[in-house]
Amino acid sequence: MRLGFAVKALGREGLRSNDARRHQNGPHLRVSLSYISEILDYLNDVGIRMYRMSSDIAPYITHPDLPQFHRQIDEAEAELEAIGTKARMLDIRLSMHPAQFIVLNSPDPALVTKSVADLVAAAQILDRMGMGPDAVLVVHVGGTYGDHASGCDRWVATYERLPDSVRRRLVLENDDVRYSAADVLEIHRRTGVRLVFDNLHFNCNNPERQDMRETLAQFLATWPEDVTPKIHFSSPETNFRTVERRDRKTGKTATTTMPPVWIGHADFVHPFEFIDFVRHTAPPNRDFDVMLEAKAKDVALLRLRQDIARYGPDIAPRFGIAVDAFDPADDTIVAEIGEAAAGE
DNA sequence: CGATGTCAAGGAATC
DNA sequence: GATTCCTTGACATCG
Repeated sequence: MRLGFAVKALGREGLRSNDARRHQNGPHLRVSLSYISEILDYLNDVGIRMYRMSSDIAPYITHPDLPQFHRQIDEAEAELEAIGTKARMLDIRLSMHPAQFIVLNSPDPALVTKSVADLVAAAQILDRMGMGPDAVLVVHVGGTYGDHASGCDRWVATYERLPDSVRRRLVLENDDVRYSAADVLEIHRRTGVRLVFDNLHFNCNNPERQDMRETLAQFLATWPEDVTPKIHFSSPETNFRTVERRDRKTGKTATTTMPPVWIGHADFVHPFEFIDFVRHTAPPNRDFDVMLEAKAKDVALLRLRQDIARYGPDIAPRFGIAVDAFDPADDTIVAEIGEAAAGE
């Protein structure tokens, strides 16, 4: 089982995730791919075998007013093939998670058309890289527009019209406020789309009171036997927040402690929560990969790996982590980050 | 150089 | 119908 992280690598200085220049300055997919190539080298150096690419690596690739950008996938054909070969050589699983603007269940047909065009481009990038079926495009169902059920219906209707290139890559994730695990399971039954389980979203949004272990098993079962499923895992942010608030009776303002915002992602993954999840919620007989969604990104992954070695020696083998990998003196990565921050 | 404004894009709550 | 938040970083411009 692999541990992965999303987009921005923090553990080594100078790594960028995409060419984010404004259109006036001619950003290009080829530049983004050169950045990813450097990230892959870093991932290999630290033994990370799963990575979510930025969804913005091909700048303005479908922008209606900037047609000069629309040819970049063709222009980067050789670079795409090379980066795909490199990822496979290093055994790094890749994925993408298109932004919130991709809405397949919108009541606005024009927006659906634009969204599909973006997904076609993303699928084409992975295809040109030559990636296998485990390189997926993760999306959410979309908006509710006041009516949940019709929102699901529209998603299914759009799915049925998707080109095969997108259908082969598209997977659906339960979200934190709108479409629950039960909702996406129902969409799976109607479409066959593979599902990505998100533990934090499940805990935030489970009005059907489904059992987590059963739900996870159902999600994993949506993947074919020969493709390793993936899930998202994160811990809730527990930042201590205070706000200025006016007292209704006295009219005076005072500093008030606020409850945590549970849908936020914590900087790191809580080790005991993760280990408990793998021990007691995950099926022992079906492996899956874990995309960590922590603000500290790869640094959180490296920290979790140490924590698994130290506190979860029984589950460590499932992740290929040597039990003796834990070294109490080895806080190198975190220390480097601290020094970099202090030096600036 | 540091501070501030801006970026293609949606959804939803609030007023 | 318009405004603001969500959330996100980093580019780009300004002083």
